[in-house]
Amino acid sequence: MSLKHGILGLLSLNSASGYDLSKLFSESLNYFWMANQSQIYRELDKMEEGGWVLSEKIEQSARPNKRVYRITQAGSQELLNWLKDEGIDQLMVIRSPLLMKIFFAGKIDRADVIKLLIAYRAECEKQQQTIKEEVAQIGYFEESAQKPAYWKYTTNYCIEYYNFLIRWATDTLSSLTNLK
Amino acid sequence: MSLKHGILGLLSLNSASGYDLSKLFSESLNYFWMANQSQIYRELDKMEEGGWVLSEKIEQSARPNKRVYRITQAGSQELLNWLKDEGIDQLMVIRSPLLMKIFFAGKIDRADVIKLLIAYRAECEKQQQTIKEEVAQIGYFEESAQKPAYWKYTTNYCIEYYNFLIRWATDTLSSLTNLK
DNA sequence: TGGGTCATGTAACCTGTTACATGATTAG
DNA sequence: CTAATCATGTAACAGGTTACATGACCCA
Repeated sequence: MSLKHGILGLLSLNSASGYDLSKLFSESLNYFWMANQSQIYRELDKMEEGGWVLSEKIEQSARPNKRVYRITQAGSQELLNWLKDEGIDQLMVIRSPLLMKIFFAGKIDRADVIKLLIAYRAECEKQQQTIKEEVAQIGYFEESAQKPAYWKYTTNYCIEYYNFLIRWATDTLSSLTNLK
Repeated sequence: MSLKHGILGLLSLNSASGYDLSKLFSESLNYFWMANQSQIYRELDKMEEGGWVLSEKIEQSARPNKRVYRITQAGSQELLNWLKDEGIDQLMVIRSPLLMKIFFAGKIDRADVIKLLIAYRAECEKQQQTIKEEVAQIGYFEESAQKPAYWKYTTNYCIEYYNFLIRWATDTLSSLTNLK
């Protein structure tokens, strides 16, 4: 249930339309949570049914009319409950399409596996570079006991995660190319 | 589409029932792909419609009757196509419930965040330990240019991945506890 | 003898993906 | 002038999760 709560989190900062939320996602949470637009609209509908958000229709002339959502009291409470929830099972899910391929890679030529890993590593480097640049743009910040910079911990995670992936790909490639 | 292909991969080694496949999953692919039983049954149905597998009903007395699936020619071909497919976008998906919480953690007490991270790290250590033990049981193996031990690369990945998570959690905890 | 677990699966629901629709504005 | 992109969204389908069903056998 992280997408709903991500949306609640964003709405707790500012009211927004589905379109806005989708943009906000790409600019922030997208590093660690890829959501697509249509999903956001559906979640908003459900959240409104559930009373976590309220919407107001805004008529526009130059652009299509929009529906702006704001968080309710119940929604804020739900956000807090979720944040404070101590269950960790939902946090341990792992699912890697890459490893699924590698596991069965014995069925294809080693050269093809090597090509795949090289392409994968290059893409990781590219993604990592993008994050680094965007973090640099946000630039200087100071944290304190009153306001730790949590977003910074998430970008650190992503950068280190890509380092791990790049390292693993490199090690695996060198094993594969050294095999006798 | 990794689950279907994981099932195909397993069936390319041996015919099996949905129940068997679910067991096989937990013993191997589960490290990096959590699948649940009911999903496997549904995928098998669809794969049979699509002609990737064929099933045969086996009558049993002591146990419920079962349906044993085997891979078809078309299924084997599909497995190879998927393995050789050079697209990497599907491999780059990232989605972390943990980071979703951390991103919005400013809304709750720092002490609660610290508790969460400690529990998370402990669980990572536990999972990692389990994998290490299971790998040790599989034990000695030798690889060669003819048969690289791809499964070994996947378990290495998981072990290193947990190392990364543990390191990140530790670093984040020390930042959080040192804040003035 | 009552509660687990083995061995099979089905049903309902929730979440994620892909494709499409529409009218304005901007860039080449 | 045409194609892309902005700013809104809807619809259909695929994949993942949770809960339940059934009859045998095994353990305390």
